Formats: sequence, structure tokens, C-alpha cells
Amino acid sequence: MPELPEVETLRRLLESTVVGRRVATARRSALSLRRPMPRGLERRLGARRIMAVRRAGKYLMLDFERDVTLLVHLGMTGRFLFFPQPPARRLPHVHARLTFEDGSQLWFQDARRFGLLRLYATADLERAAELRDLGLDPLGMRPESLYASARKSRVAIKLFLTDQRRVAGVGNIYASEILHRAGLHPAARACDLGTEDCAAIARELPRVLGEAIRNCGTTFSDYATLGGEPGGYSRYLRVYDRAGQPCRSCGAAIARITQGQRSTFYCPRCQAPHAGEESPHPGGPRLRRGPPDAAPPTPRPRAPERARRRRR
DNA sequence: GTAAACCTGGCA
DNA sequence: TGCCAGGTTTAC
Repeated sequence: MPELPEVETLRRLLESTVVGRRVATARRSALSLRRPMPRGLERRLGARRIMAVRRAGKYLMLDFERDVTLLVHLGMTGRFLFFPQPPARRLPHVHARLTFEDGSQLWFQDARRFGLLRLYATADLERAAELRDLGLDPLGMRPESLYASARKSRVAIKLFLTDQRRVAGVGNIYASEILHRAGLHPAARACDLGTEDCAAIARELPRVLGEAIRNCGTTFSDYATLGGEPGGYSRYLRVYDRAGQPCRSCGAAIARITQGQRSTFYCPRCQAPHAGEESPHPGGPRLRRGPPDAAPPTPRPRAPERARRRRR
């Protein structure tokens, strides 16, 4: 489930690995991903050198020389694999393969095919439909910008954070983690948050995402770095996929609810409605001000069922 | 604003 | 055999 930290980790790896390499041949599979594979990929990438690798939200942009950019979204299971030498083995679900002039290869593999590969003229990229409507950058977000955006939305704050038009790059895992650290109930409506609540979110967003980037992201089953290694942040997660286990801050059992057809995990005590504070919406969640505690995360052993699900 | 659809591997 | 995981698009 690649979110901003996983995509940024991959961007850095690609930047140090493939920038400067010139494509000898490019191949694509006949299968469609989220959209059909770009026509003319073989011709448009052939004989071009990769000049830069950029990121916007969960999108990667591989800039090739002479005004061609490959826009990439990893979807759920997309990954890049780099081989210094042409590999002898074959792998399933490989949808694009770049062979560089020195014989090294870069593959794009995506089992579930929710990913996206699309070619643009670099100069036209800012008009790309995928990038045009991306929301605020969570790494440099100003609390007042978040507050101004949140007060216009009536959806639950968890859904607000995962809406790419509002905040670019946060997905299901990190939304739960950020709200736990901010001490906010995931079902609280975005428009009901106060300035302090938004300040807490704006503070925790770069903190959680930054920690995850430093640990090369989170791996449960599919995400992997360029050489196939899993990310290292899974053991620092405080609530995600920990239903029934004790909260690291207060010991209460972590709860799981469904929001927008996705699982949300939270601590009913640390993220409880604020005691003594009236909810503006009777029956709805009330807010709690202040983060549970900023103690450093305690590495946890991987849950047995997840260990079984991990591929490598 | 809400929910189905897309897709495959893992698991009960 | 059928359910579940979830990022995004699409339809309602």
C-alpha cells in the first residue's frame, strides 16, 4: 500500500540508481493497468536518458531528455525492480521493462494492476489530470491552510486526510497513525475541528511521514524497495492493524472501524471524545484536544498473521 | 456524500 | 469456494 513515504523512498532510490542512464530498449506488456499502457512507449523512451525523478503526492515522475515524462502511480501493488545485470529469472506481472545501454534493467511489476503508467510531454505535465487537483503537501503544511480546507468539508477527518484533493500523499495506514498522535477521533467531521486540532495534525503529518521515510516506508505484503527489500516502519506503527492490542500510550485496546469501505484503527481512550466538551452534533463523536504523548515508538514484533502474509 | 468496480494473492 | 485487502475512478 504505497503512500507518500514509500513513494519518496522509491524516488530517492531511483534517483541514485537510474538517473543518467540511457534507455537502449523499452518493452511493455499487452495488459492494461488502471488505464491502457501508453502507446508508443517503446519508441518514445528509446535512446533517451533519464534526467530526474520527481514526486507529487503518491505519483512518481521520471523525466527523460527531450521533453518526455513517464508518470507512474504504484496503485496497491506496483513496484520497481532494478537489475544491474539482465536477470536470468522471469517474474510474473511485469508490465514494463527498460533496458539501459550498460545492460542494466528497470522493471515495473504490478500484480493487481491498480497502478498507472502514462507518458506526457514534460512541458505539459502541470496540466496532467492526475496532478492538477492534488491537494496540500503534507510535508510542508501550514496549520492555517489545513484549517481553511478542513472547515469546508463535512466528511470525517480520516476520509479528509486520505482524499488526495485535500492532502496529497496520505493513505489508509498513515491517516490512522497521524490521527492517533494528534489525539483526534477519526470520525470527527473535518469542519468541526478547531485551530488547535488542525495544528496538531499539521505537526504530526511531517513527523510521522518523516519517520516512515527514514525507515524506508511500511511493508505489509506488497510494497518493496528497488532491490525487493521490505520497508522498516511496520514495527513502529501505533494503531494500524493492531485491533485488540494495547495502545502504546495508555494500554486501552485498539479499536477497528470501517470508514469509506476501508479499515480505520484508533485508540478509544487517547482519541476519545473530549470529556466534558459538548459535541456540536448529538450522537456524533466529540473531539479531544492534545496528543496522547510523544514518547518515542517502541519497536514491536510483527504480528504473526502479517508475518505469514509477507512475501519476503 | 456514498458505494461499486477494478484486480490478484493469501487465507479460512 | 469465497472473502478480504485498498487507491482511484466512476456512477448514482
